[in-house]
Amino acid sequence: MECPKFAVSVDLVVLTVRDEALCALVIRRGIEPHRGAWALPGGFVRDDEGLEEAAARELAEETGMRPGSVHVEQLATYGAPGRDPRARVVTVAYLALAPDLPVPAAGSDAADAQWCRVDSLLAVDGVADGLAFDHAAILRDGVERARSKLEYSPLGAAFCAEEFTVAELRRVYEIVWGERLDPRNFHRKVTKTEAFLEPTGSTTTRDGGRPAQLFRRGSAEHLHPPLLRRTT
Amino acid sequence: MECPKFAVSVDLVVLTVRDEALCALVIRRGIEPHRGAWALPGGFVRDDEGLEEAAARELAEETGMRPGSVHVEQLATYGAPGRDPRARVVTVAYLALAPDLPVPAAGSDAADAQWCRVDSLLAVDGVADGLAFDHAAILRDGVERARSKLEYSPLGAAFCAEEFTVAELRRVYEIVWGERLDPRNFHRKVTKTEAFLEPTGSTTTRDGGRPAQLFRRGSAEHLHPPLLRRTT
DNA sequence: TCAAAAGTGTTATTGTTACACCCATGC
DNA sequence: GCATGGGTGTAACAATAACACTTTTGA
Repeated sequence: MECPKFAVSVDLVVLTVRDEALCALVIRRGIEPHRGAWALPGGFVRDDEGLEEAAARELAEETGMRPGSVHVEQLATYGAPGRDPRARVVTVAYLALAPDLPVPAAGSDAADAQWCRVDSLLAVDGVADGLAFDHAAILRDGVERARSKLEYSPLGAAFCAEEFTVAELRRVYEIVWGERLDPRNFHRKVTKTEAFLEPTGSTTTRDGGRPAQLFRRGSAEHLHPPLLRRTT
Repeated sequence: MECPKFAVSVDLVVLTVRDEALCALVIRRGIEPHRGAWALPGGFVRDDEGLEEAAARELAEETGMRPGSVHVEQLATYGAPGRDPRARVVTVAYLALAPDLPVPAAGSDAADAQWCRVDSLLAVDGVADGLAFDHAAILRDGVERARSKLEYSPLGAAFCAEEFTVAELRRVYEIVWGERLDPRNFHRKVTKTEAFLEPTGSTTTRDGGRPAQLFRRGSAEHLHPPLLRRTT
């Protein structure tokens, strides 16, 4: 078959909420190009594996996360001719939403992996060098996708531990959207929406005050009606 | 750089509304594999061109459409190892929404291009052979994306001619969603939504009855609040 | 007892739905 | 005149927003 052949990689926008901020997983590059700069975790797709499979493998290899506890979906594909100075590389970006987990493994070509606030990573005149390649644009798209996802899907819960309170879920929304939400109305909305939350029956006082009910993610895939943010 | 190299193609889900049905552009394959079967228009990405650029080129080459009159956006990327029997091919699918135009050019490796109802193309036990490769899945995703787009964006107008009436726009919604809409409420909704429609000042009687105002697409990118369908 | 957070009630406002009704044209 | 679709009015209903208030814990 006569046609150009390109290297194909997957890159991961792994987001979590920690320290009252939306954070992305970034890796200090150990090799050229952009050696020493931060980059999104990722790697080349192998000959015999699918794209989703490659994304799951990279997530496990570079971050030690098990696919079970993390939501992963395809984000978009980036393939501008000059985006990698070495060669033509087309990268399929995946978006992962994870609870606030430690980052156990920093393996392979990643000298160092850590969570970093997305507002720092995307600051126009950031103190840091900025992200390698076109990863800033990919991260921006991933963050925007995550923001919309909270409106129309119950995936905010993907940022929470397995069992969580309504207040914890609300903090996720507030941090991801950068917008205050009324605790009372939010509570009503999410508890009344069919299959959004599944009560565990137990309670916790870890957030202080009166004991709060604990929930698990429900089976709903979509939110009807959606939970719209003000700012758009 | 040591890594596997893949062929990268773009495929196009080009949708339009005609004859009271949602239709997709399909091409009769002139070469193996799947010779004689219907397929989505597409082709390999060249060495020096971007993905979006390749999609625009294929759209022009295989259908004669000018990018100006058609909305094009990236849909998703498909790269399962066995999806093309010849070789590993990763394809970046694009979604195009077009008004009901004739299909002038059928060039290159396309023996024949034509509009075909998506309900026929996606029928579980279709009379036809079905679509080549994994194009049925791609088309399904494209149709679902188009359906959501109508809810949250003013892109329904991309299916209409440059100047159109509210009733024509409503028919687009009804056909794409497969759902009846109240003409009075629809009219109020779209005319009251800021920057959705831009009045031209002229009227037409081409739909019969009292003359209807003609509109152009407005500058809005999103719909607030959205125009939600019942069926989800 | 007090602070803090959970959770309920209530009202005003906004948006949607359903449908009665009038308007302006072609025939 | 009459059929056809365009477009407005309006009342019932649903969802949201704002906020007073009660509940249940830890300190």
